This record gives sequence, C-alpha cells and structure tokens, in this order.
Amino acid sequence: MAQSNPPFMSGVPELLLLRLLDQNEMYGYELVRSIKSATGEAISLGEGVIYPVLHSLERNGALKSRRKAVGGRTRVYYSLTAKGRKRLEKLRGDWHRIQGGVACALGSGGHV
Amino acid sequence: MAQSNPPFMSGVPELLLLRLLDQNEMYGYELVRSIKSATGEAISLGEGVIYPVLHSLERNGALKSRRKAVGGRTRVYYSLTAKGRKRLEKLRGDWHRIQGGVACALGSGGHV
DNA sequence: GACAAATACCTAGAAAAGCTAGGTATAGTC
DNA sequence: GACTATACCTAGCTTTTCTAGGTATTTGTC
Repeated sequence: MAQSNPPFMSGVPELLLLRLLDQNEMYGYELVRSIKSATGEAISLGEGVIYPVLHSLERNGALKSRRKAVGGRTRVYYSLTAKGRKRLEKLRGDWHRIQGGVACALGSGGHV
Repeated sequence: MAQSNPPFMSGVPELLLLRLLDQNEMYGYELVRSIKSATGEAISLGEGVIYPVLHSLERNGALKSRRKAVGGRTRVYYSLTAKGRKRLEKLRGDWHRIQGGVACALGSGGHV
C-alpha cells in the first residue's frame, strides 16, 4: 500500500530533513509540522516517514542527536554533522540538475 | 547494484516519455537520445529504463504503438492516447507541486 | 477522578520503480 | 569476415517511501 502519494518523492524526505536541520536543531515530531509549513503545505510527510529517515541518517553519520527533557517529556533533538552538510550539498546539486532537466523538457516547444 | 544514479528520479522517466511522445510519435531507441537532448544533457536514461516504462505505459493504456519497417529495420513507434494525455497532465501537476514545495524549503532563509 | 486529545517516540511490512547488466538480431562499412 | 551502430528486449537487485499500526506521557475538560 505504498506510494499512495504521487511520484517525484524519491530523495525528497532526506533532502528536506537535512535542509531544515541545517537551519535549526529540531526533534522528529516538530519536523513533521515544519516540513508542511516550509514547503508551503505542498508536501506532507507522516511520522512513519520521518523517523526511519532520521535514524538512517544518524546511523550514516550525517546527523547527531541528543535527548532533552522538556516539560516532563523527552525529545530527541537532531542536528547536522560535517558529513551531513556535505550530503546536503550533494543532494542540493542533484536536485538542481534533475529539476533543471525536467523544466527544460517540459518547457521546450510546449504550449506554443 | 541499482541506484548508482542519484535520487529524485522517481516518476521522472514516465513524465519525460509522456511529454516527448505528446509532441512527436517516436520509437524507443530514439527516445533514449531525445531525453538526453531535451533535458539539456542533464538526464540520461538507458534502454533498460526506457523499454520497461514504455511497455508498462502501453499495458496501462496511456500509449499505443505501431510497428513500422524503416530501411529493413523494424521500429516500434509510440504515441499518446487520451488516457496518456490525462496522465501527463496529472504528472505535470504533481511535479509542479513537489518542485514548488522543495524550492520553497530550499530557498527560505537560505544563503541569505 | 475519568476521559479524550495532543505530544512524542517507534517498528513492521508491502509495494513500487529505477538501474545495471546482460542478451538477440539486422544493416552498413572497412 | 569483423566491427560498429541500430533496434529491440528481460531478469533481478536494490532502495526507499508509505501505510498502519503500537507505546507512553502530559494536558485539558467534564
């Protein structure tokens, strides 16, 4: 029952997380809502998407985390490592290339 | 050994094929080269990607094909059906939404 | 006090789709 | 005869997203 959301999403969760965490240290539950607002409500990712990506990025060394008790609740805050920033720059470049290529193909000779 | 190419490619082959075939009737081998030039060399898809997508789109009713002998060789030309045009419009919309969302997230508060 | 909702975390499993790496056959050129 | 370009095809791996669950604590309401 995967892929009920449209295509074009591969790599996007990872890119968005890295991008947001490059700006502010944040925790998972917060990121779920941040993604919605940061993308102008265009993209919405559930917790079931966020957490696994977060864990895999941390395993990979792109993120580091620290637990923090806030108001009796425990939150896990994530932030970028140097490796994560490098990864972000790579993904940003890939995104621009693909995005440019598609824009090029969609535009040319189009709705003439 | 998959995914040696970067992310952000999900749905892209289908979108590009539909887009190109909406402009001209074409055959597989031709499409491989057309994609490269139509995307300004930004995106390159091998025959192993193109043919399966072509077949699945035809099975799905988005494309129709006809065999044509040219210079002793047989080519399979594909063109869009009404369903294919509808599919193209849907994908185009999805693409714009995702692309807009990512652009929004990448841009805001960025390299200020 | 009981109850619901919001907060905050997590995992399992399925499904899809792209990519690499092969393979076949014909036409034309040296 | 050999090699390249043309033109088609399939198998199988891999990755990643998504849905659909589940747990526990805090807060607010009746």
